[in-house]
Amino acid sequence: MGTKADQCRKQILETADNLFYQQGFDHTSFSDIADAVGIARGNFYYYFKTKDDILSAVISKRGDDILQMLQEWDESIPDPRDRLKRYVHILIKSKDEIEQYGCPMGSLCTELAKLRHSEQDNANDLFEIFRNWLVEQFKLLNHKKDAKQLALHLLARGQGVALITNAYQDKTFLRNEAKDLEDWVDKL
Amino acid sequence: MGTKADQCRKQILETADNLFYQQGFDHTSFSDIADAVGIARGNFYYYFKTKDDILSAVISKRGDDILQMLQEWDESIPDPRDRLKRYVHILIKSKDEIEQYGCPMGSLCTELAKLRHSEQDNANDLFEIFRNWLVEQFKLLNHKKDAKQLALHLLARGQGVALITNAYQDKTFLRNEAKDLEDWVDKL
DNA sequence: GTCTATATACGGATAGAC
DNA sequence: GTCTATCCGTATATAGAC
Repeated sequence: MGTKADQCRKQILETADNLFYQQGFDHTSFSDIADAVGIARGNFYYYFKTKDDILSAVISKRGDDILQMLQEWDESIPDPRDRLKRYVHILIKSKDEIEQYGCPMGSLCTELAKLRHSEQDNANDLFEIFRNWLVEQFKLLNHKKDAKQLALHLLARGQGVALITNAYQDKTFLRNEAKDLEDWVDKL
Repeated sequence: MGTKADQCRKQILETADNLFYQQGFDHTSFSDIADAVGIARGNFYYYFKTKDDILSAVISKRGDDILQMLQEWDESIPDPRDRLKRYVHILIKSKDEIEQYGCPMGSLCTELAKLRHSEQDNANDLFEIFRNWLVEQFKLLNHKKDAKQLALHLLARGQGVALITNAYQDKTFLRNEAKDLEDWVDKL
């Protein structure tokens, strides 16, 4: 799959992914993507028939990226507690992007909910990927019964921090909360 | 100020406020608002010159509404701890709207950040109103030094719960987290 | 103050030459 | 596969009759 067309398609996806994150889905036009990639608007439809097709592909790509990341964590981090800490550490690692654009998953789900978009459920499945993985880690830490609840709690905490950090454009709060969450994981 | 024009202006604001909440600012057109109010598109510009003017007015209105609500709480609830619980109780009281549309403040700030809209700072000031009030309550509970941090924490928790509830379209999590937050307030 | 008609721009989508 | 040209719908915004 290393043909020129596949490369171009991949580049469109990558660019659309970034622009949807930075500008929002609805606010990003074909022109924006085409200009950023460096192709003509018309040529666009050779790769994607509709705008919703691009969104669908971007969401799939994000899902693949997340799954791959979690698999790498599973392989390289043996202790489930350390895995949870690695998850919390996303906040620190992505602090600059979060400050500017918030969480890619959270902001997309929020937007698609308002648009009542047909891809809303698929976007929410990105949350599900994380949640299912978190549930596994909590179960390994002998939290069989409240694993689901704990996973949602951790998801929500991260979303809250990302949203406030984005709104206030200030990273100090993010650092404090990341530390709080690490302590929370330690005390489990 | 009970003239017919003032009434109409007020009705436009109310309608725009709701539609911006339910559909998002960018996705809501003049036609949407005009149709909902029952006036012609053209007549719209008699009241507001640009779409940004409406947004600005809606944000101001929301600020006034919040201030009035907090003042009522101050007058009717003597204990700062009870006031904090009343704040947490917003989640329960607004659970249906949150499930469908998320938090009005949070989702607006998220959208305006992506649009890089000039009203972004004014929207964030709505958060500030709540935060300043929360800071006061924490100080009254002898949390002088970490009042600001605690206020941001509570804000973020609420935002996280609202976002996840909206994404999952499920209120069970909201109920659990609201209870957790009440306990958290109790333990301060 | 309220309406209709319209100017203007932009976005998604298509047709067809090369 | 890539381009230019273009259709069509919709959005903001304006002009002007009533």
